[in-house]
Amino acid sequence: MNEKARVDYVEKVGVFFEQNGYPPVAGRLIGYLMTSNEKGRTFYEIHQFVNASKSSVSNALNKLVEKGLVKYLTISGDRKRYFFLDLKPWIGQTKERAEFFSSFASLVGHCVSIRDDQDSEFARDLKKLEAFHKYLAEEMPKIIDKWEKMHS
Amino acid sequence: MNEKARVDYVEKVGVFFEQNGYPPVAGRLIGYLMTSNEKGRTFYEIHQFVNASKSSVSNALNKLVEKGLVKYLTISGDRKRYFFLDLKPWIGQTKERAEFFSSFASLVGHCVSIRDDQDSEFARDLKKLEAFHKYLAEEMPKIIDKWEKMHS
DNA sequence: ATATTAGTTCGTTTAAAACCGAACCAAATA
DNA sequence: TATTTGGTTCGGTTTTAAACGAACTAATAT
Repeated sequence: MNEKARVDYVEKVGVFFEQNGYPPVAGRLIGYLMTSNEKGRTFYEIHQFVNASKSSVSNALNKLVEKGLVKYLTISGDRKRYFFLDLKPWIGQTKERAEFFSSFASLVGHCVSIRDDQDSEFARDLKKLEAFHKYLAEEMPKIIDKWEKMHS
Repeated sequence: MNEKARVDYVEKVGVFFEQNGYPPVAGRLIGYLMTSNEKGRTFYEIHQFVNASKSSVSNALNKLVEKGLVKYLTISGDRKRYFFLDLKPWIGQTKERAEFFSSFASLVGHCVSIRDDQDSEFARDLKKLEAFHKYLAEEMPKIIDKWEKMHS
């Protein structure tokens, strides 16, 4: 992999994750680890590459470790930790995100329940919206399960 | 609907939307309109209820109108606009959000393509991740279409 | 013409997120 | 014991988002 390609790519990943609610350095950090391998990168390498302060790297890294997206391996007699992405949880994470649909469904359902009108067009649309999200909350895990079965 | 229930509910919606990336007043505004009907609420009513400045309301409201989530009707000989939620786009919006999967898939695909190793475990995991998101990008619209067919 | 009213625009304040550097800790080394 | 190294913690600064208020526009009403 040529270095220019890596730098460009990491920046791309940074933007993508930034748009999806991650802080910029976390996004770049992920990008950098994506272009690396399972042997991992040291704190210093990351710090240098993403060009951020040690504290920023430390914080971003720890948050990602907490979330389970980043893991590290150690080598006895070597103080360094070798950080790498754990790609497995990404799939489960998506399944969890499907619970958004179910909580939105109950939010809408709650709304319907406190309304006086149950038969106005608006109330009907609310019920439909609730039903739609309930449906998604059911279907999403199903298709994910289906995929998991196909790839195991 | 009793007023306490409405106030509480609006706050709940506010929190939900805030957690999903909306500014607080926008969330409350949505909540207020959810507890209203298709006849709409005036700017002044919204302004009073969400207890925010006119400018905040104006900005939040206009953004939601741009996104198509809020519409308004007018009455000739009446300067006021009557704002209400349009619940129809919510469904389509979800379909659009499914495109997240496809763009993430290509981001990962791009990563695979610039890597030197194509057969390491990590590279294989990347490919799997890409495949998974491609799969979702295909399946999501399908299940949404299925629902749309069932409810039309 | 004057006054209201519905809503917008603009410049400022407030508050929160992101980041930084310096001081620090703890393990390993010399 | 003194030094280096890998990483954390803390306080402060910068940046960005959110909200505000006051001044403004444009339409209606008096």
